[in-house]
Parts: sequence; structure tokens; C-alpha cells
Amino acid sequence: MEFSAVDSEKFAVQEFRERCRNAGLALTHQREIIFRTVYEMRSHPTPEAIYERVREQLPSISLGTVYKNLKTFLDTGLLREVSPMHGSLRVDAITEDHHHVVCTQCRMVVDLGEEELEPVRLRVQLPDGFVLKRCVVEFYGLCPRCAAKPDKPR
Amino acid sequence: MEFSAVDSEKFAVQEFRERCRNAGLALTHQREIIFRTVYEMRSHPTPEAIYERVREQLPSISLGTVYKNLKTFLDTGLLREVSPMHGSLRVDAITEDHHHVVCTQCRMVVDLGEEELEPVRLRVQLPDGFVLKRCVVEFYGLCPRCAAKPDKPR
DNA sequence: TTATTAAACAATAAATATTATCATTCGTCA
DNA sequence: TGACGAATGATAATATTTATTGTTTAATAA
Repeated sequence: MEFSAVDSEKFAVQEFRERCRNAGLALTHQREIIFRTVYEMRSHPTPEAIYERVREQLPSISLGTVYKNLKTFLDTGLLREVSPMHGSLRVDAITEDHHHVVCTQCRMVVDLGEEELEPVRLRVQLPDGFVLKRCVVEFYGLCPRCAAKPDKPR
Repeated sequence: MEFSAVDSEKFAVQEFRERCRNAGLALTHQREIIFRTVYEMRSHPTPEAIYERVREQLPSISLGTVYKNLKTFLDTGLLREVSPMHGSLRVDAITEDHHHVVCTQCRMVVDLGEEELEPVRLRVQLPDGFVLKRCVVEFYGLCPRCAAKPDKPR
């Protein structure tokens, strides 16, 4: 059996309400619209793109509110960051393929050589016409230092 | 046989000069210092951090120059981006583990379910005390659309 | 309900990150 | 060496994100 898009959305919104309650978050109209918008977009939108869409339904909403709520949703696990590494450009002088161990708290990155991992194997084809350049495995978590102090975990 | 750090650096700088020539880039003092600095830092520094370090040797250098050269180095493959996804926050309503196919040109992201990949297997231990939260595989390349038009490839 | 209180809101300013502009200087190559 | 295009430094402009503040709203309990 399959859920239709509508069912799945209803489920997600239900889930959303419950999770807000569990996290002690007030259930505001804005929050619900923001969450539903992201959920419906299905792409991996930026705050700006979300803001544009949400504004169609809530013309008076502020960009700051979108940012603050996205952050709240990330903190409570209602949403995820596509790339916990964003923030600022980071460059790498090692141009050989390798992987990363990333602390999501302090953003420290440790390298992992290509040979320290079993080769990544796909069970399916990549999208037709996609030209693959490289493949990177990122291990996200907390480094020893950040794991120790109970700051604000993400 | 092993290369010492000094040998390896000399090699890298030699390589750097040659690659500049091949790419038609003028070999300036600033470029050499910037590259060597990144190479020596070994971490995965931000432009700001690189700027601070470079300034110790070239007090008059401008932050813009650092940015522009980093970009040039990335374009010519002398350096790599740690996370080609940076730029702006991107959120994801799918909170189940999954992977990404990313176009480095237009930054489009396609999801790849956890089950569409053989499980990732480490051959070594993660750094002692590291608390792993999740593991994401990113396939970087060009989407069909971007592969077609010979814009500016990265 | 309705009053109370803490949280969330909109507006705005500030901070951070990045790119663009332009006059001057510097490498490159004849 | 000298001409020319490219690179630099200074600075302005833009983009992204966070902080601040006064006002409004949701949650809780009487």
C-alpha cells in the first residue's frame, strides 16, 4: 500500500505538531506554513527560496523569522541540513580523492584516505546523463572535544 | 622511501609553478605565498584564516586578492573545495538517512535512498572519541543540463 | 473563557561572507 | 627594455546570517 502525496503530507504535518509539542515549541501559524512549504518543495531549498514561497501565503512574514525557525527545526531534528559544512568556503590542498570526518559543532575536518574505506558501490544507476566527477563520504558527528562539553548539540 | 615535509613542499611548489604556466596564470609572489600557505596549513582553512596567515608574510595583501586567487585555484584544480555545497544553507525535510547527487555547476541536489547504495564500510577506526551521528555519500559532477552547455566547468 | 506569562513575531540593525569595480602595478613575451 | 594584458590593493556593493527590540500571540491554569 502507498500513501498519496496528500496523505503523506497530512502525516508529516501531524508528525510536525506532535514533535513541536515534544520539543516544547509553540505551534504557530508561521511555523506550520514554513514547515509545510519546505516539505512540499521537496527540493533542498535555501532560506531565501523558502521565504519567497512562504510569503505567498503569509505576506507579512519576515526573513528573520524564516531563518530562526529553520534553525529551530534543525536543532530539534524536524529538518536536516543538506550540507553541515556550508557556512564558509573551505579549501583543500590535497587534490587526491579522500573522505572527511566532520564535527558538526566546531566544524573541524579530519581527512580519511581513499584506502581507509571500502569502495563505495551503487546498487542503482546515477541519473541518466549525470557526469560523475568525484564521490566523497562524509562522517558527521561530534569530535572528542565537543562531545565532552554539553554545549548545544545539533 | 618517504619524502620529508620539505621535499614534499618543494615538490608541491614546483608543481604549482608548472600548473600556473599550463593554465596561463601569471606567477605572482602573492599567488605563490597563498598556495604555499594553504599547502602548509594542512587543515581545511577558510579564506579568512588563509588571509590572516598570508598577511604575516605579505602585510599589504588584500582579502579580495585571497578570494580571487582561491577561486582561480579551484577553477584550475590546484585546490579543491571541501564542500562544493557550501554557499548557502540548504534544508531537507527528509530526515531519514540518504545520500546526494550534486551538480557542482547549478547546485541541484538529487536524493539517493540509503538502500540504493551498498553500506559504507570503514577499514579503520574513526578518531578516538568521535561520536558518529550520520554518514552521507555525495556524488559530485554535472547534471545532464549543465553537462550539455560548455559553461564554466569547475 | 479570560488573565498571565513566556515564547514568537516583524522590523530593523549589525555582523559575516563574498563578489565587483577600478586605478595602479607587475609579469610576460616580443 | 617596453608594450600589453593580467593581477593587485583599495574600496564599494551584494549576499547571507545573526542579533536586538518593541509588539503580538499561543500555552497554561484559574
